[in-house]
Amino acid sequence: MNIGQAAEASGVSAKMIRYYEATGLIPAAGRKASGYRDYDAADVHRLRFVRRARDLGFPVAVIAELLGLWADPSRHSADVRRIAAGHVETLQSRIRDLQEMVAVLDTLIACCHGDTRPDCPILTRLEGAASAPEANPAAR
Amino acid sequence: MNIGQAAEASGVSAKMIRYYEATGLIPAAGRKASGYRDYDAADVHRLRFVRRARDLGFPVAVIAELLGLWADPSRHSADVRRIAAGHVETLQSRIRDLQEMVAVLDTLIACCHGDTRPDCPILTRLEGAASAPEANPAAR
DNA sequence: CTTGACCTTCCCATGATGGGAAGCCTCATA
DNA sequence: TATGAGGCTTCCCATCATGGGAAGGTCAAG
Repeated sequence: MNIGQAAEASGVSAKMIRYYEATGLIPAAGRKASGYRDYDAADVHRLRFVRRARDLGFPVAVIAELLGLWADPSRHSADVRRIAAGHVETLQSRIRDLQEMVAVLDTLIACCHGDTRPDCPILTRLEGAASAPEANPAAR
Repeated sequence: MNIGQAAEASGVSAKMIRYYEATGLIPAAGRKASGYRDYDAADVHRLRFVRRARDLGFPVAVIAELLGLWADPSRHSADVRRIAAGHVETLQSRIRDLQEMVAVLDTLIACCHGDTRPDCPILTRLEGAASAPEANPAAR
């Protein structure tokens, strides 16, 4: 199976398959006499694994660990679980950061006239106001 | 004021100050006879603006727009508001993606024994199971 | 005048992905 | 059999924002 078909079958682009090979995430594929890489069903299976792990946000370095455990029949599910839990922590931390940004921005946006006047609490905040202006219903 | 002091005062690293100058986000700083960049309070003020915008997750390209509006006394707050709202959309989209990952992972983790046995729904899922195994209280 | 802290530019690396060029391989069709 | 299309190869470059580090110039204090 050529790289294009492996890409199609696994959902990993040919570019990325070569990249994963170059970085050692997956073993180097066999070569045909022509020099073309040659893939079999097991290779595609592994690529699909990588693809799904990427879809869940695992960084490639962590996927390498997961692949190791996957291949190890004497693995402990606790190890897999720990890796996944650590990743969830990372994701939740990122979510919190983003939510904090949204919270600040939402407050500012709510306070912005959004008309043709130049004054705008968003710019005021960026300029240096420590916190969002308190809700001030008495619009001037 | 040297770049180090400007960095200290603005919270933007000297490295990033040079980078912002090189990419045109901020105007080129004046130079002293020695060739050292020279900053004044207005420069630091602008750098702080950039810093705060970065802290709110705005990409540099968008900060360029914000700086333009900030400098324009005839700006319309509606324009600032629109930019901020667009950014919030972006952030919320990212949050949704991350939350979806967390939701899937949480389900899988909850189903994983987390002991010394090798079988693990996390790996099963990565291997290709379409969805997380339904809660199966009858643990074998 | 020396020393240490600071500045300059330039190059490289990150992480995961894509774009594109130059050149070889393969297969089908005229 | 020749030719063309499309797939494959490697290699380089770009992204986005950030940091590290080297080689060399500058400044201020002792």
